[in-house]
Amino acid sequence: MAQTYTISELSEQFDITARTIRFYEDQGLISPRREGTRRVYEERDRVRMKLILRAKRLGFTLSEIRETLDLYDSASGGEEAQGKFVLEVINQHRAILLQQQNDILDVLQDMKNVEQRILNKMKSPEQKV
Amino acid sequence: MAQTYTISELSEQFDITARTIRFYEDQGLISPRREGTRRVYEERDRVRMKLILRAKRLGFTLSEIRETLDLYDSASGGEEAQGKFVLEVINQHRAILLQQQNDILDVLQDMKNVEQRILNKMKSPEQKV
DNA sequence: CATGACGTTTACGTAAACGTCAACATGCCT
DNA sequence: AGGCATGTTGACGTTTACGTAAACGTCATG
Repeated sequence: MAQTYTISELSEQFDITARTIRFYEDQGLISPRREGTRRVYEERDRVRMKLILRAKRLGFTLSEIRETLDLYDSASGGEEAQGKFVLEVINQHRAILLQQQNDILDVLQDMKNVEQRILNKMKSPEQKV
Repeated sequence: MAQTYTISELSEQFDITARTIRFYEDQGLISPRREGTRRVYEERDRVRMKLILRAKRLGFTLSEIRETLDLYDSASGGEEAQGKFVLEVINQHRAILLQQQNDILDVLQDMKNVEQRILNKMKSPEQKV
């Protein structure tokens, strides 16, 4: 066990280019082990990539993602004093996500309306209202 | 009635700069009436701005937003033949939004976990596992 | 051993989404 | 008439998130 992956395996899995993965490393988002100069990705790296791409799909910038992952890691670690601060940040992020949930529901509803207008028009095309 | 707004009123309402609004106009996202050289925004422009910003919060690019708004408008208009096409596009967009809904739920769950770890650590700080 | 396939760094290019002047017009207040 | 707020159009600058090439190392395989 102890599955590992090459950069091209990982890029294939997530359907991104190797360039992108290296770029994320430059930006401090992931830091895979090295075997000589080659990058070796382990399961935890893969999980991290999944988190990164998820956050990206939600519109967060790479630096926001990096900061957040670092912060959550530090909370997982031992930075005792920062506990309250991390909780605050989490709540800020939660607010953004809830806002997005609402936005999505609104847009879905708009789409339903447009869809209905189209379907109606296809049934009875001569309606000029 | 027939409320109208200046560019600065609108920028204030939506908490964006006038520059941004003019830029959106350059990109064909809104086209307010002119009174002389001054831009005059009416209610429908305001609604459109709201749609634009909502889509932006969901991570869509300006050109995607422009295309989509144009498309929905055309469906509202009379481009009969494109009906089926518009319905397809709507379904593609819907798939993206549903993906985002899942992403949000996943992230919210992750945040809950981190939160719990912090709270536990604050209760009993000496646990080294 | 040479020839891919795969990996590496370095560097420059680019599209998107504005910010930031500059330089000017226009309305209205005193 | 003077002055100030508010508006306008360029034009150039900036950041983000990579793409794209150049130039080279390394390993397996015919």
